[in-house]
Amino acid sequence: MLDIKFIRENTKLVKEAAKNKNIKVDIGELLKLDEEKREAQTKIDNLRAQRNELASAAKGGKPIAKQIAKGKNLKEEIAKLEREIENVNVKYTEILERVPNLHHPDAPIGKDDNDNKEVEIVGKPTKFNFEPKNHLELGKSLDLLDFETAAEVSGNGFYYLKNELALLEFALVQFVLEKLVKKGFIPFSTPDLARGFAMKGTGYNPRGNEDQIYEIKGEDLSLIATAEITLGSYLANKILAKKDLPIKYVGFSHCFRKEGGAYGKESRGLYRVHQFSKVEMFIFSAPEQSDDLLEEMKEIEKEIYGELKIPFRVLNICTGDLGAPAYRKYDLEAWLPMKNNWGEITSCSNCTDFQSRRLNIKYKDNDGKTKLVHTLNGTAMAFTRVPIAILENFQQADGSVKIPKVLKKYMPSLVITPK
RNA sequence: GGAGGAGUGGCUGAGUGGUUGAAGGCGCCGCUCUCGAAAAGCGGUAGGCGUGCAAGCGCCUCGUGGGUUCAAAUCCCACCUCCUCCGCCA
Repeated sequence: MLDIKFIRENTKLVKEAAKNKNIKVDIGELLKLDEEKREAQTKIDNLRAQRNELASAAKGGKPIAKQIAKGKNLKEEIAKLEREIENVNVKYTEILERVPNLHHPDAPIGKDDNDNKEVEIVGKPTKFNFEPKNHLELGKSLDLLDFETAAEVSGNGFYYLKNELALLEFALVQFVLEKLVKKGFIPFSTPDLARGFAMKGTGYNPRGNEDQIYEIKGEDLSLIATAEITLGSYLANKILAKKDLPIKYVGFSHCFRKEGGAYGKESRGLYRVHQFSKVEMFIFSAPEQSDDLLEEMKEIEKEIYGELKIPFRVLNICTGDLGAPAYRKYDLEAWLPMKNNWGEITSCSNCTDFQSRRLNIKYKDNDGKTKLVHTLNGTAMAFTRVPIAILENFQQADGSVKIPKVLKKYMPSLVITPK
């Protein structure tokens, strides 16, 4: 959420950012409602001031009949105005919550993911001197994946990881947590469900248009789509000390997404599913630190996939593909032989104060004032996309799959062979 | 799930329906003292919104949301969370 005062004072900038982000929102209408709201609020405040004055005049003894009558009258007037302002408020909030964050000047202006800018390529697209299989075929021949049974038990979009692939998930968790803890991140295993305020505060509105979120019937709870929700909300309503910033968290959770209608060749198998495990980074920082920290996150991601020897490229995400909360974003895309193309494996964003405003996370600055922190989030590892990349890129002519050497201490064997 | 108790500022902790936005303590900031520090003393110290060049003024906030009242931290209702005991359980 943006600050209404900021929108008032920087209307042009906000309008332009929304346009660049390809998000339709009527800023003019918002400002009109804002004015109506303030006008009505001033009236109410004045009436309340009268009421307070009356109450303190009557203090100590019994109020006389005239005072009581006046008080009753004021009470009714206030109630009436409050009902009126409520209507305006609903419309106002609805628009305000749709106003997107600004974007970094270096985020390329563009319409959609076609306009994302390739920053660099690390490694080379894998070439095979045999006919490569996709991860579904490998999963079947090596007995690593079972979609059929999962479909019966849980439905379309679910899966069982079996044998070495089940072990691989935990090996990768260990590998990535160990690395991040060494870099000063505090490790978490978070709840997989969160309340409405946490969902909304981080920008995952359960009742939003692009409904991705599973809600628990009859409860103010949803299944989280990412640990960003639980990690970001961990410090909600807190005032942090400047000397403690940046605060770096890394959390493991399961992630749940409806992915309604997301079928097609490109999203087969493990690529797009309703549930997966993920290790997520989350940073709370002072405003002046967040630009550098995003670069740092991107470097950490590069280090992880570099060590796994998975070929990948880095994208600087364009304005139209940033989404509402992100000010700047980098994606890493791994080479996926199934797609014969790159496919997203990580994403890291600087959300500046867009999340912290709603989550109410502040810090006390050197000048004694409390200010909103900046928040950043980034995928350390998603345990669907990475197994795809490993299976498909590291398959051998004999049908076996080699496991990256850096996982040696976490895996019983560095090769998966047919049973 | 059942029975009791409790939620007050950065923390702790008082609070009789009416000078309580809130005592005291701790912490933090400033000053005095000191070569410096500690200790001690003095002073300051919640956030949000509106208005104003500013000083200021007004409104809101005592877990959350409603209600009663001329007036609510204080009374009533619902919900949330925590504590104790019982039950159940990995």
